[in-house]
Amino acid sequence: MATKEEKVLEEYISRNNLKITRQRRCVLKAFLDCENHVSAEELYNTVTETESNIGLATVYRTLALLIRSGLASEMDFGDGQKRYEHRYKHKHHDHMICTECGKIIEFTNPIIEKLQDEIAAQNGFTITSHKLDLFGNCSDCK
Amino acid sequence: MATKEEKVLEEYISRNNLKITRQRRCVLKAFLDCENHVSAEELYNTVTETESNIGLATVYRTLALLIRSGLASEMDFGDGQKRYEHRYKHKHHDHMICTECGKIIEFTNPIIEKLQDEIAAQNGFTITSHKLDLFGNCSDCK
DNA sequence: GTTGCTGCAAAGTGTTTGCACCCTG
DNA sequence: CAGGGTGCAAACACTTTGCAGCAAC
Repeated sequence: MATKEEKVLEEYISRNNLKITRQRRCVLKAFLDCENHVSAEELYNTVTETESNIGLATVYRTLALLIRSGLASEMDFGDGQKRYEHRYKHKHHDHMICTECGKIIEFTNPIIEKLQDEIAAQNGFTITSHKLDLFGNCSDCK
Repeated sequence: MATKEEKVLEEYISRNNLKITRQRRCVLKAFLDCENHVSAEELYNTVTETESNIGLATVYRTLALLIRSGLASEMDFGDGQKRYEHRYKHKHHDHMICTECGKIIEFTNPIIEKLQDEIAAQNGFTITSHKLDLFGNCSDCK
């Protein structure tokens, strides 16, 4: 059975004269199974659990494809590696990152978003995206 | 004449049994002269304009020292390199980053900060720092 | 069969580290 | 004159790329 995400990917692929491959299916599947905010390395480890001979380069290339097709977006929490987020099922949200245990709590606040728009407008600035990260300690790591 | 920042650094250095060197003075001076949000490479280029034989490693090591002494803080705007901000003279602020020309507009909004604290409290989260970046286009790059 | 895709290894990029010598305190 | 600091080059961690063979359409 094809998930909604598989269809999105397939459509993007056929629209751009690309090809659907076993590896791309695998990476997409693993990406969807993974918790949100995976790193390439983590995703690679997950993928190779079931398909041992997929290269790390393919994971990176497929992640780039997922980004282009709108299924994933790239995040950087400043820990030295990029992390990837599900974009199709999760809508936009901000993050609280526990610097002790790495836990990530997602949240959104419409008032903050509105204030951002106002501030931008006051400065003649047009927002295309934003990110709000709170760093600190979660309730388990006090 | 010693700037306030030089005094802060010297105090940190003597408090920790470290040493003041020509190179550290140079890097600090260049850092203060630079626009805010320099990268290590940019700072290195500025420094070597006047002191040609300073190593890039020294710039990195001195930046780490400036961070420890509270004069600088590390930023990451997702462009693949860390950037460094004046901390002693500038107080905390958020950023609007023009993805076209790279211009950075700084701002703060007390209501947003207050909302952040409330949201964190609701989740049992203790904030130690936060960052809010708005990406888009400035008025010159519409 | 053409053209894109893959795995591998090599190259790249930004940053850190090991080491012998140098300089500050 | 002891111990930290420096420049250099090598090492690092993460990511990207070149290439020859392979597979999808």
